[in-house]
Amino acid sequence: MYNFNEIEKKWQKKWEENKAFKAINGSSKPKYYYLVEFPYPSGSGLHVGHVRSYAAHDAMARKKRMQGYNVLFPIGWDSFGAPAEQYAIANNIHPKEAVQENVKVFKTQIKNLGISFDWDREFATSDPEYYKWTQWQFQKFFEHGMAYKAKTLVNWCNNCKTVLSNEDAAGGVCERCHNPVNQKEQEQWMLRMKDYAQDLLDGLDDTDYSERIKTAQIEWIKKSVGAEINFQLKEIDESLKVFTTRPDTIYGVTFMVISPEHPLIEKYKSKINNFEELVEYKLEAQKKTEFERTQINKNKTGIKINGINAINPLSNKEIPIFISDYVMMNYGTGAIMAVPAHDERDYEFALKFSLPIIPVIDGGDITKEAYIGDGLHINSSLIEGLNQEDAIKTINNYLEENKLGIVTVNYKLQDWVFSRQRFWGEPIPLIYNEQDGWKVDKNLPVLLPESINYKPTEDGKSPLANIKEFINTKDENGVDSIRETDTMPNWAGSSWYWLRYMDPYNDKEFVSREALEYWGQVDWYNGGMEHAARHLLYARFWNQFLYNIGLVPHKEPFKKRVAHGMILGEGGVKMSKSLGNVINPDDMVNLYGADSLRVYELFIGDYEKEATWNDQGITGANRFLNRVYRIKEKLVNLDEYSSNLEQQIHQTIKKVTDDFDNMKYNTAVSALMILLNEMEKQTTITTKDYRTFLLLLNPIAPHITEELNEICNLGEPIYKSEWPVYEENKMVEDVYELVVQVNGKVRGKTIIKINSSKEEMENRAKEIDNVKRYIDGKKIIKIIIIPEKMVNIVVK
RNA sequence: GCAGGUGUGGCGAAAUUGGCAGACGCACUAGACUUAGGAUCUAGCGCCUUACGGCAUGGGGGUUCAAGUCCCUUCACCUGCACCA
Repeated sequence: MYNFNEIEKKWQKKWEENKAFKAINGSSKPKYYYLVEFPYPSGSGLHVGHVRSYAAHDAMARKKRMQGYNVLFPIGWDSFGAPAEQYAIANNIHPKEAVQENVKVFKTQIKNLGISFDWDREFATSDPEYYKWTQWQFQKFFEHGMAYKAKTLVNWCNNCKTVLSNEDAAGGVCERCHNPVNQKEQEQWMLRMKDYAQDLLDGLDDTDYSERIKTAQIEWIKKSVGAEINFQLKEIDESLKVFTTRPDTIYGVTFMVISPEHPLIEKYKSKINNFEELVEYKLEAQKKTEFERTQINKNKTGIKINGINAINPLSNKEIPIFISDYVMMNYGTGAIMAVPAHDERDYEFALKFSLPIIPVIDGGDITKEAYIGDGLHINSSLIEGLNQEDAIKTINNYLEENKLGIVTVNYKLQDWVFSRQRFWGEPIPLIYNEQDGWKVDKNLPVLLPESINYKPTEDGKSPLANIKEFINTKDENGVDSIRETDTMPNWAGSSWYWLRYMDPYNDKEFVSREALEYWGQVDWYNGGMEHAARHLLYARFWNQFLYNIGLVPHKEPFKKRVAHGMILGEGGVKMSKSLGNVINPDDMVNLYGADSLRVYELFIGDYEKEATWNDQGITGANRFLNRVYRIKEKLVNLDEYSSNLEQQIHQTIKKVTDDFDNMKYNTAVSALMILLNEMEKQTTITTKDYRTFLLLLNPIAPHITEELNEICNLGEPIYKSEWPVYEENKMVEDVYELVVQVNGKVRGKTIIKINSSKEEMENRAKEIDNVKRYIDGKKIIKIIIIPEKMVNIVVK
């Protein structure tokens, strides 16, 4: 077995000393920017899943460099946020030290894999030199009116003692600790992401993201086209605004439902006879977790508001108003017109409270269920007899002409809750005084205090709120002011990091214009599916904002985005400490070498699909590399391809080149195995055969290939060499195997010259003994001839 | 429920887009070399059949000279979203 340990260390050192993978700003070569998601330096170290995506991009990056590109392939650390903080709390050290410790481990692990990152551009989001610019960009949001403080109902994790964004509380559980999330009213800094909903949808057309990623984004933004309709309140000079996608069902409205938090209740407290009851219901609803509110949705609850009624603007009928937790304050207007005959939820509610159900669309049986299909309208004077499409148009026109409502769109996407009550994040760089209100602190960075109690507090405030030296400050005019004590979410640092890689040590600007112009967009971004709806949305939003205020030259940050499939533990389940099925990449590197691990993880299957780890699989990869090593015994010094191999070598160059560009690493490896099998059948192989083989294998197994190239004196180090090219005319043989079928079944094969005429093909086919057996004495109905492929004789 | 995806040997998977199903690898079987082998090499390896041959890409149907690939239908699983008005 070859000594991979020694070889790998040797080449890693050599690449580093020679800065073999340094990207050059402003180089005249064509540029290419590969990005992999930078890791959270958590305490558990690198995962074999990281290895898969790093190795995949590394293979493309190495190939691209050999093809003459100036490749930017950077790495850094997403070091703010919960993972580092929790590790710090568990080990009773400062998060800053925890980050340093963990980065050291990650860095060693990644270096041991021989990934061709440009280490000269490394940074961590918790470096003050970096977060200074994160804070600076936040101030741009603030200065452009895109950041505001508001008291809203937010997701609250009682375990982490912090607010969570909708994205972090997906499914009603906390992203970090998986405990159920409650609702809580709190003052928060928000970013106006909802304003960008349409741009975020439209921008997808200018990107090449895989379908499932686009779908995830579209689902999250979730646009609905409909109308806002005003329902006049009876004997009150105010109307209740609802959003609906089905204005055509308005004649079927028999009641209205508003969210328990709807401001109307407080506003008309004096007119409501059962105000206390409503408040009680609201408090009960808030105590429920999101999980309880959504999962146990069969059983509708609610309370009628006594004292306020609404008037249907079309039928002028008086209708009751209810509060219920099935209507959310943060979607639409927080109020709905209920049409029980044609909406499942309203139907259930109507049954529970014995409310009338009036069908307005023909079809279905409303004694059994709400009918949600299309049909002609009934009981609907203005739109009687119309189908859905026409009815919506007619009603919308009527509403707009009579100023009863407007046609509008609504998005599920909300503004981004940007405050966290945690220590380990970028301090929000704003100060407050009576005179000016909130304003930016011009003195950046606003540093986190060095030594404090950073554990979360019980009162829902950031730990920073306890530090007088931090809170009390003066503004630029010397006026006493106080600091904001909330910090940013850990998505902040990752919302612009790809820009900083272009110009990582700039202390004058967040990134220079020249660097932005030179590197442009990220050409290809790889990451996990878990970030398809969150990180990717935040990052695109952030970039679009920077674009709109003229700070970056491209509206969309990433041209192409692909998501890797997860690597599962044996048995096809997620790797986890509790199951004890975690594979540590270090162990694999020690046992089989980095090259074997890389070959195995890329050979395991489709890059975008999940794959199950198999211990025996990696031994196969290792066996392959050992054979590559051993075959050098057959070398003869000759600078041309062996005649027996030439054609196949050209085919393999094409196959491997194409496959790398399409992320089909498994078939690329397979093609190289096939070529190796062929080389092993020869008594000798030439130095040119071997060098080409090593060049092709290098992007996947960089160490062993460099070593063999050197010890066999085949030429320049591979990292300085050019990618091999194939010649089209040398890929084809002058003969091929003709397949002969009778009635669609293969009955014989024969070797025949290429460019044989159809007559020759047919004649040769009929000469085959086994074919004769099937056609003799039968009537030939038809003969199908596919040139260079096959003959099919149809007989009866 | 909605959206996206996937179903091919004992296992991971290929299949130039309608043209030899199972490349390549793992596991397995037999043999060789060995004091030894979790090393290496040779051969075999979808299922049924002694064989000729037949049957096979989740199931059923269709189009076609020809279907894993196209159409209809049905089942199963995975992922995301989900009281979104």
